[in-house]
Amino acid sequence: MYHDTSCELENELQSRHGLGLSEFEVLQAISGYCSDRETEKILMKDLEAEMYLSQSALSRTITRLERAGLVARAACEIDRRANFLQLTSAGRERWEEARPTHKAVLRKHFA
Amino acid sequence: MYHDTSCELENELQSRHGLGLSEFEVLQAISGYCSDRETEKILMKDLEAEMYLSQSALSRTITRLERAGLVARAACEIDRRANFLQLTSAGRERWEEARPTHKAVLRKHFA
DNA sequence: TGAAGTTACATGCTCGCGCATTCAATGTCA
DNA sequence: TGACATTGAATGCGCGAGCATGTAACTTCA
Repeated sequence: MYHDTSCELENELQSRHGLGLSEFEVLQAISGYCSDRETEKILMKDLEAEMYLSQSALSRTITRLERAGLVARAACEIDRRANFLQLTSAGRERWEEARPTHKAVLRKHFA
Repeated sequence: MYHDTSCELENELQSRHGLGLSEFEVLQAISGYCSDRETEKILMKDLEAEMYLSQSALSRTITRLERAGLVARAACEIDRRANFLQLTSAGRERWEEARPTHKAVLRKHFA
């Protein structure tokens, strides 16, 4: 059942919005984290803990999203090893476009 | 939740029995198919339909299992394109060893 | 303060997966 | 029977995932 679901999520998100599933999930996680205050968030330390993705996979997913202009890395001045992440406006927009697709597929498979 | 489960299945099966999850699933599927009569079964046509694995992935998984001596390919005389598959005795043994691990992980994650 | 440990990431490497293609064996139909 | 379509399976290719490692930037403690 999971295979069906995640496969269709992957396909629908990719064909309709140009996003892989884990890319969508990263957008969603960042968005959820930043929803109250318009701040950024430290990458691995927090996002990795929140997601089912290895540190390396996450790093590369962020690179892809950054290249696509959906997420921005920003240096952290307190700890210069760390990266702050935030959605760009395009990123938030793309995520909001894709949400209904994501939800619809889930709803369909759990009905 | 699925990520936790499948990840632990993968790790446990691999470390304790030297099997990947989809390898285990292939053994299980063949075994289930052959349980009543001691016959073989046609590869892609039937096994692929039964599993969540692409034809190419299945083909390569079988190759790995064959190399490990757990599954045997046998020519089909009626249709010489097709391959019959069957568990070797080592294959059946390995599967039966691994079953409790598989079941235990599932049970744990659904409790 | 400086040597040793730890942390936040990035990167090299390998692996399994799916897609598209290939190839031989079968089926179909005039 | 021969040309064309279809089917069963293998394989080339690229991608995303995890593991291990590399590398700066902290932290700790004598």
